[in-house]
Amino acid sequence: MSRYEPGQIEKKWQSAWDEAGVFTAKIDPAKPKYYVLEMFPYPSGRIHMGHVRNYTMGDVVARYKSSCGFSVLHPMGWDAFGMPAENAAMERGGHPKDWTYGNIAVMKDQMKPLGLSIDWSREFATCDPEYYGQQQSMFLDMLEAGLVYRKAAVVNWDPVDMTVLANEQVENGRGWRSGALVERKELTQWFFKISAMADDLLSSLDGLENWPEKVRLMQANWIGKSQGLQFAFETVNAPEGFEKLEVYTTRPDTLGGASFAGISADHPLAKALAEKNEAIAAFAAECRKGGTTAEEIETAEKIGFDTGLRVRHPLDPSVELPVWIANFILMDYGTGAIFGCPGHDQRDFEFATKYSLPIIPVFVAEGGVEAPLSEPFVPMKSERVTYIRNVAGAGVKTGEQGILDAIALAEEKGFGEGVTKFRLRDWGLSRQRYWGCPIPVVHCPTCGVVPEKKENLPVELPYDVSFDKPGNPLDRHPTWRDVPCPKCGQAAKRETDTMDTFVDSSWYFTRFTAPRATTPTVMSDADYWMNVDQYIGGIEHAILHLLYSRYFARAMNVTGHLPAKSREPFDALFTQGMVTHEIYKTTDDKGRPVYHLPEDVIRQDSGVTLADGRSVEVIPSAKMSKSKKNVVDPMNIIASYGADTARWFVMSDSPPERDIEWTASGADATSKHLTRVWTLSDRVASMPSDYAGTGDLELQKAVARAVVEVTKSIEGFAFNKAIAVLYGLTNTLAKADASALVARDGMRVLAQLMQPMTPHLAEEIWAMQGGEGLCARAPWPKADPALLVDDVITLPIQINGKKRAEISVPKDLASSEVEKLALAHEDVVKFLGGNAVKKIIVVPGRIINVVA
RNA sequence: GCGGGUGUGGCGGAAUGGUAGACGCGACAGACUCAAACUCUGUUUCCGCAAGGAGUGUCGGUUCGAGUCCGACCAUCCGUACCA
Repeated sequence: MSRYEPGQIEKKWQSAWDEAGVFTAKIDPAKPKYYVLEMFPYPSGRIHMGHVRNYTMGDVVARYKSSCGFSVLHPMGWDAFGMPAENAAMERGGHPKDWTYGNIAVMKDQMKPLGLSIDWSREFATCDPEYYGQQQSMFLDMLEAGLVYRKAAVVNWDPVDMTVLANEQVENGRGWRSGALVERKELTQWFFKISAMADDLLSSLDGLENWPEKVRLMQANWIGKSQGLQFAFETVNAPEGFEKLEVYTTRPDTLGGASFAGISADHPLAKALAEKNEAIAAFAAECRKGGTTAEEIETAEKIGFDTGLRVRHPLDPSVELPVWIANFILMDYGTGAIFGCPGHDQRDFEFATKYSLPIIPVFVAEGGVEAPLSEPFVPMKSERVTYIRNVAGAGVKTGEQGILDAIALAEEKGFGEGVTKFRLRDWGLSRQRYWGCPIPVVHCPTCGVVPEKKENLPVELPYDVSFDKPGNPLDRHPTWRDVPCPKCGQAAKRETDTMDTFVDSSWYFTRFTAPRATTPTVMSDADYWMNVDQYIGGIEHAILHLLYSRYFARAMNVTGHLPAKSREPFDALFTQGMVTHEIYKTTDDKGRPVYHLPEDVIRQDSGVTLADGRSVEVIPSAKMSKSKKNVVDPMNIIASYGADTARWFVMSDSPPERDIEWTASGADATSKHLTRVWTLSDRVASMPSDYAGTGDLELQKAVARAVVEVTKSIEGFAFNKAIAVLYGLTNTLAKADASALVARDGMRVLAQLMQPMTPHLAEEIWAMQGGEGLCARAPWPKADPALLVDDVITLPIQINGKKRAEISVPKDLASSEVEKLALAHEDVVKFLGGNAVKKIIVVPGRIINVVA
């Protein structure tokens, strides 16, 4: 008597797939192609359940599409540059390169047993010189195309990681990795001109119909388009060179209610004043210091400083407004200067109240009358209001119209113009770090910034570096740093900054189409494989990675590395949920929290304890994280149950976009089910071939229905529903009294339908039931339409909307006949209790509703 | 604040405006067993002995019919934030 032994069969079939080269992606002009990609992992050293879920989803899609006759590209690589490698080197010694490649080897070993249908021949790591050399080549192309530039900028400086961070990498004023409070520092940096494409990146979101609405919305908010008026105040007593003060507003219709002008502490005018006035300098310093945590910003008081300067109101030069420096005005949005209209802006209202500035209403609720305001009146722009002090005509109109009128007036009078502004700013890519892609330029005292020659690429990272001092080891590596100028040949210095790792991940998906090419991409390969038909990854990348990738695809099109159709590189996006687990906590004798692994706690009715009986606090589920120890190691699951169980479990029960709670009992139950399937297959295989059962047609119909439903569910990313159908089909097969041939056919279909989820078990069953070749290569089953229709259907009968009975009728029976049968039904007669029937609704094939 | 999502049994969750709770977990009962585990069979929304009644966060509306559509509210989660 044999048994289901995943440990043996999984190895066996993985070798069989490898030998047959089933997953090697090949350009086949005769087939439609399908490119499925899961966001590639950072090689942290161990895979976790989230990886298993992510890659299994992609694998289900890849295997399904392959069965459907597509030429599938399903590659894998490593997002291998980044700070953890350097941090590890600093903390524990060793070299980032060794650490990274070591981790890659370990993680690959952990992924292999999952039986993923990945074309490993295309694998690369972003820290491979062959990869980042091509990235440098593209950087030079982008430089030439004017898509990259240098400028001095105030940057977010992470004092712990000793590097610059992008705005997006600052969370609540703290570095997203180090958690350190971010400082402001002025440095000359490289920037990608992403803001030049802001409008395109925004409007193209509309075309991404197979992206989650949520992601498109988050990107739209991030790009932050606004339309408004930019105009100049004439200053009265300002220093030389500041005769005008440019301000930007999205509410020019409230200009009539202006009671002050405000500038940022970083505004050039504020800086000029600070040079001569110590009080202003001190105030500006105070503003810059301001708190950076979420709480501090929320509760931060609005503070201001009256500069004593005044500006003339553009509509009435006799009116002069005071100029204040205020802590809530940002230098890098708009012009760094505003006018304040306290009547219709919460922030300006608070400020005006604090400093006793006039509060002048511009409009009132439609039909209302002017009255003193105790709070600002801020209706929706689409709402109609009565203008009482409008710059462009009084009367009732929407805010939107008022704004348009005000812009028109400003343009007519020549003091301002309508402009569109974006919140999105250029992408600073310089990092003062070693473990990243070197920026391939040389600084020459004579020629300035000189691009490295392409034939000298890659500019490879030197291996002989040390991390015993803070800062960038490239800065203190003379033989690497000191080079002749590529242009004039005299002594020069390499750029020692490396690129933000988001650059690496912004084009890796194009590189998979020709991973060994000596150019960044090969047009013919890119043209065949691009775009990514289905991209799968975490919602945490909704803004940064996806926006940068969209930008890069455009830039690669401009520089001739991608076809125009790939300007939007991801046709469909799916964001999967996390795998979560409860957290088990105790405290040590000093009151500090101590966390425990799930396998170290014992669950009893009385509560949760450790082995020694100490009771454990249970904290509700959260994303699995090493520091909280609420992790389940996939390797343990695979070792004890096999990969198919792990794969089936992470796909079952919950919709894939939702978080799932890992439960040991769930994994156990999954394993039992797969054993049942195996045992069933064993039983069917050993049936005498001439056995004739009585339930053949019934079983064939059930199989046909399952084919339709599983297909539909996989197409719709409803893997949990596909699995529910497969449970049902297994139960039906187990109970059916069918002929040996029909039962074996049914088992083979079950194997094929399970193949995307549990590929090893599927091959085993396929082989047991005499399937030809590999299950992975068998074409996806099709349902015979004749088996999908029933001659007799069961219809529920409702009386006043409540179900009271059901009847079986021939499929094509006329509605009038159905009505008669329904009204004659004994339960219907009973419930009607002699009441007259007012109306009867027959929805063919669905339901009958009797209204009494 | 603003934007978005989600609320269905003990639990995860199903349900083109048409039989609410598919499927799974757990629980309970039975069979097998000397016994236990495994396995198999059955029951399992709630109240009720039953007939029957109630029921998808709350309140209202549209409809022959609402978990599903509309309005208001409550709860909860996520994103985002001094953006002029």
